Amino acid sequence: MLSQKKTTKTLILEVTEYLVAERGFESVSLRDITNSAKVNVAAVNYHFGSKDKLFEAVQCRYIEPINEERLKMLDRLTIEGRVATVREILEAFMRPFLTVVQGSEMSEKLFFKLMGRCLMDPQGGLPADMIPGIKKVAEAFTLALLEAVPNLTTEHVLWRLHFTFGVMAQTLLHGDLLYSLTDGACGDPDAEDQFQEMIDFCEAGFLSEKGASE
Amino acid sequence: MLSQKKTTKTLILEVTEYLVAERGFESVSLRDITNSAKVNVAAVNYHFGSKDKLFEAVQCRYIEPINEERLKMLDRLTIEGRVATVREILEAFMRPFLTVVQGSEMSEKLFFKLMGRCLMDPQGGLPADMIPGIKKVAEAFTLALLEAVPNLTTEHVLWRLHFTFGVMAQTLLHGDLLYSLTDGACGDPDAEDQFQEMIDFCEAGFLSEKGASE
DNA sequence: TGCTTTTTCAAGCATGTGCTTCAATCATTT
DNA sequence: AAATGATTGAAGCACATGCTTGAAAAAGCA
Repeated sequence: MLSQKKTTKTLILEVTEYLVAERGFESVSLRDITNSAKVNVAAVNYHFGSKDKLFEAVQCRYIEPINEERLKMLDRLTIEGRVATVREILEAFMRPFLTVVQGSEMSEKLFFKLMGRCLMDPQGGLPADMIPGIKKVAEAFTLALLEAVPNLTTEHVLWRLHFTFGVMAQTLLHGDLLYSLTDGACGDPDAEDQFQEMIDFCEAGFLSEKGASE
Repeated sequence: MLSQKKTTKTLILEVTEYLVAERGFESVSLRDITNSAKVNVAAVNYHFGSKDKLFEAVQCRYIEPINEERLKMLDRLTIEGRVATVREILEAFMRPFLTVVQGSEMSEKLFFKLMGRCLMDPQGGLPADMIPGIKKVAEAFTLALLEAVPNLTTEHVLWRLHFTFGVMAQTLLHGDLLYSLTDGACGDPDAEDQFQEMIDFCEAGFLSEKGASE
C-alpha cells in the first residue's frame, strides 16, 4: 500500500509544489505542470477544478498542519496557568516547520522555499478557508507574548511579531542564499541551527527595552 | 521647467512603478501599463527596448541612490578610526529609504511597497549592473558590524544581517498590514516610528549573546 | 519655409494562457 | 462478458502575452 502507484492527482500536486517552490506561484503555468508531470492538461481541471484551486490545495496542504501544531505547542506551554517565556513561544511559532517537513516526503530546502512562497506570495490572497485558522494563531500568540513581556503594549507586540514573521519568511525563502553568496564560506547550516539563530535574534528583539513602556 | 509636460518615457516609468508597487512585477503586463498611462503599446519598446529593461529601470531608479546613501552614511560613522555602534550602522542601513523617498514624488506607502517588491521579487534576478553596488554595500556593512560586535563570527554577522533584511523587506512591503488587520487599533504609524521600531528590534537581535562566541 | 529626426499610432504576428469538449480507455461491479 | 462510472487523451476555443511593422504625426532645425 505504501508503494502503490502514485495517483495522477497526487502526482500533479507534488510536481506543482516542486515548481512553485523553485519559481513562485506567478511563474508556473498549467502547461509547466502538466508537461513536468507527463499528464494531460485536462487532468488538472478534472481533479482540482481549476488552476486556482490547485494552488489553494498546495497552500493548505502543509500550512494548516503547521498552524495546528503551533497551537498545540503553545497550549502545552501555558498548561496549569504557567506563563511561557518568549523563547518558548517563539519555539512554538517556528518549530512546526521542522516537525511537519519531517513527516513529508519533500527535501527540507524545497519545503522551506515552498513555505516561504506561501507566506510571501499567497496566490490571490490567502485561501478563504485558511483565514480563520491564521487569525486564531495570530491571536493566541499575541496574547501569549503579551503575558511573557508584560511591559510591552499590544501595539509593540504586534510590531515585533510582524518583524519575526519577516525574519522567518526571509530565512525560509532564501535560507540557501548565504551559503551560495559567500561561496560556501558561510557553511551550509542544518535547519535546526538556522532555527536556533532565528530564535536567538527574535528573542532578543522581543526583549528589547527600547521603546517599551516601563 | 518644473511643470513642463511629462514625457511619455517618464509617464510610463511612473505608471509602472505604481502598478508594480500595488501588484508586484509578475502580475503587471505591458497592456496594463500602456492602458493606465494612456499610451501606445509600442511606446514601451521604443523608449525602453523591452519590458524587462523597463523593469530594470524601475528597480535601479531608487535602489541605486539608496545604496549610495547607505555607503555615505556608513563612511561618516567610521571617520577618524572611530568604531560605529550597531545602532548607528543599522540607521545607515535603513534611513536611506526615508531620505530618498522624500526626494521623490511618490507617496511613502507606495514607495515602500515598491522597494519591498524590488528586494523580494527582483524580476528575473537583479539587474546585472546593480550587483556590484549591492555587493559593495553588503561587504561594507558586514565589516562595520564585525567591528561593532567583535564577539560575533563573520558567519553570525551574515546571518543577522540576513534577518535584518527580512525585517526590512517585510515592513516595507506590508507596513500597512498591521493597521488594516487590527481595524486601525494598531494606529497608522508614521514611517519614522516604524523605522525606529525596526532598529530597536534588530539592534537587540544583533547584540544577543546567545550563540555568540565569548 | 522645407527637411530631417524623433515620437506616436493602429494593426497584426506568433506564441502562451486557462479552460472545455467529447470520444477513447480504464477499472469496477454485476 | 456486459454495463457502468471514473479517468485520460487530442484537439481546439477565446483571449492575453511581448513585440514588430510601416505609416502618420510632431518636434527640431535649416
